[in-house]
Amino acid sequence: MNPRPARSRLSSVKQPLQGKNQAASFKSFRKVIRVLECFSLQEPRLSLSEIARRAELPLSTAHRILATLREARIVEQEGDRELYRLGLKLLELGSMVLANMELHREALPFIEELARESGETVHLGVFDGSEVVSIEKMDSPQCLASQITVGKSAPAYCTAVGKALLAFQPETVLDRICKLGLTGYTPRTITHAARLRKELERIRIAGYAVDDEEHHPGVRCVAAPVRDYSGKVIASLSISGPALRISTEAIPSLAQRLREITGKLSARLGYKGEPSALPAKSPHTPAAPRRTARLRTLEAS
Amino acid sequence: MNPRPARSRLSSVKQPLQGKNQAASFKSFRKVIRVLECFSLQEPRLSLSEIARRAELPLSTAHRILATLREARIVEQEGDRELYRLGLKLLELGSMVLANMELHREALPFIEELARESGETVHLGVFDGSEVVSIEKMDSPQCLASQITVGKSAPAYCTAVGKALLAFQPETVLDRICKLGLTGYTPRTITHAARLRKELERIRIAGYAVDDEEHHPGVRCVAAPVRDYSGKVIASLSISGPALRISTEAIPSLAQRLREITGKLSARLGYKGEPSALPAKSPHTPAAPRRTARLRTLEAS
DNA sequence: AAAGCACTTCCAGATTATGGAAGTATGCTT
DNA sequence: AAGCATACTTCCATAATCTGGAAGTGCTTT
Repeated sequence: MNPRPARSRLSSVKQPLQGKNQAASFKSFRKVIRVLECFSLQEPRLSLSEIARRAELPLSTAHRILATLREARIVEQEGDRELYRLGLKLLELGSMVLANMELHREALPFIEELARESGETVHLGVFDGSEVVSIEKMDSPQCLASQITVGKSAPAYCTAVGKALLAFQPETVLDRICKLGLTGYTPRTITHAARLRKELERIRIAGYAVDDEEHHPGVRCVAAPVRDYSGKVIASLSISGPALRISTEAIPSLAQRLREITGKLSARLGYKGEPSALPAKSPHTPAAPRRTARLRTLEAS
Repeated sequence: MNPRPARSRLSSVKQPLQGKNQAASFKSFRKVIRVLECFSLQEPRLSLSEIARRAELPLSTAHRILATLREARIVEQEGDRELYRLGLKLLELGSMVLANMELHREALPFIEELARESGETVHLGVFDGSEVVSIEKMDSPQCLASQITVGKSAPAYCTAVGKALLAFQPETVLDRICKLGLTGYTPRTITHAARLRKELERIRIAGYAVDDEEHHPGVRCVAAPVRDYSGKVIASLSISGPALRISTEAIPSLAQRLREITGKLSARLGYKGEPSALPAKSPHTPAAPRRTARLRTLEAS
């Protein structure tokens, strides 16, 4: 009747942080997520039965979830018996994420500058724990900030944006990614943990990362890290284009230009000093509250 | 023991459509929505207690919901005891909405053209049933498609984008909006249903809508409707700027230019004929499946 | 006209969510 | 430095919600 008399004591055995343990219940919500994850760029419109099949839910359950989501405008349905698609409510929520991102606001002019002068595509990416998420993309010629790939994520270990971020993550993060396995997307993808570590070391020294057809055949990218007021690498900026246009010889000068720009951007985000400490081995960042206070001061000025 | 022996019969008393009646259960999910709706452009970062207070949920419930949302990356939390903010997952989902919108893709070049030649801000809006949602915004000078207001919604009855859409909605929609009440944002806002109806009639005849400081003081906008292959008005395009720059005399020529552009855009969306039938009084659109088939054909070509 | 298909609704049962209260961590005040 | 205040986190018995098989509805095909 009392299986765990000292549960509370047990948790104070202190695993320093280790994430909000024990998978925060709310099981019904997980089904909702499964439903939302059925939708993709390739298949934006799905029928009820498709969704039920993909999410591995009984038809009636899927139907109930979709009805609720539709009520909240999170999914939409043309007619009464048509296909479902993601709704405008998500656009509203999603663009709030961007609008409130200081990084995004500050980076836009720099992205534009790079896109114009390089004539290639420029990406701004952040690291979400295991993948890179592109939060802005701009193509040069038309200056049409086509939103097509914003929000899309890609593996960190085989893209320039990703490697520039990964090189400055704590060791634990790298371990986790290696453990998940390094899939080979092209013949040049780095698929050995040891080689990846060496590559990241090289990136830390050089201050920029190169993706030499490691993710998409025929596409080369160069990227450099962006730092915030505390010196932490929070994003990276890349130039990418066809290997035919971005020759191996051109890379050093592109990298140089990228480093100039990311330097300016980092400065605008409050970065003053030197590269600062390399990432701590332990995942918890000490003295976090102090930082918040500092950020507020910066914002107020 | 059998309180409703003929419930199924009851629903066939046929209210033509009237929406998937009886609020699709899943009550726990509604709490999730309440939590998400606490976040706004003005207050993007909230503490647990703030959220609990705003969503009117007990602390422990709010905490559980946030833990689940964080697990799904729908909200994020800097440190372990810091403020919550909306997460990258929402960006991913939100940008999928845009990427899959044929309208958005086709409209971008026209928006850019308008922004450049007018030197003012251009908006593309759609109607979500009661409000207009801006799905693209572009400012002219910097050509920085700043995402700040994309996804944001505004009232339909006092903006140019909104009125251009409202003028072509079924009567029932207009009734609903009038019943909700026409709030006055500025001294010029149209707050009487009768006057609004007259204005919409004028818009249908002229083919464009004007917002003469009706939503924001000192801001004038002109908008024209965009039609799809079936002739249905699905969006509207507007130019807006300070009343000082957009004089009353300039409006006819701006409107003319807008109508040219929306004409071209509508054509790209498959619109061939004349303004087509005015919206039917009844909300159900006949022969919907036929349309889907036609759309598929268009996409294949 | 009958069968097939896809979606919708129902309902008793069982899992899940609930929230008050107790526990813990952090910061502030005396 | 101790004590108090604040804010977050966890627990658990109970109540309520969610579940999913099955039956119902409506449209299309044979």
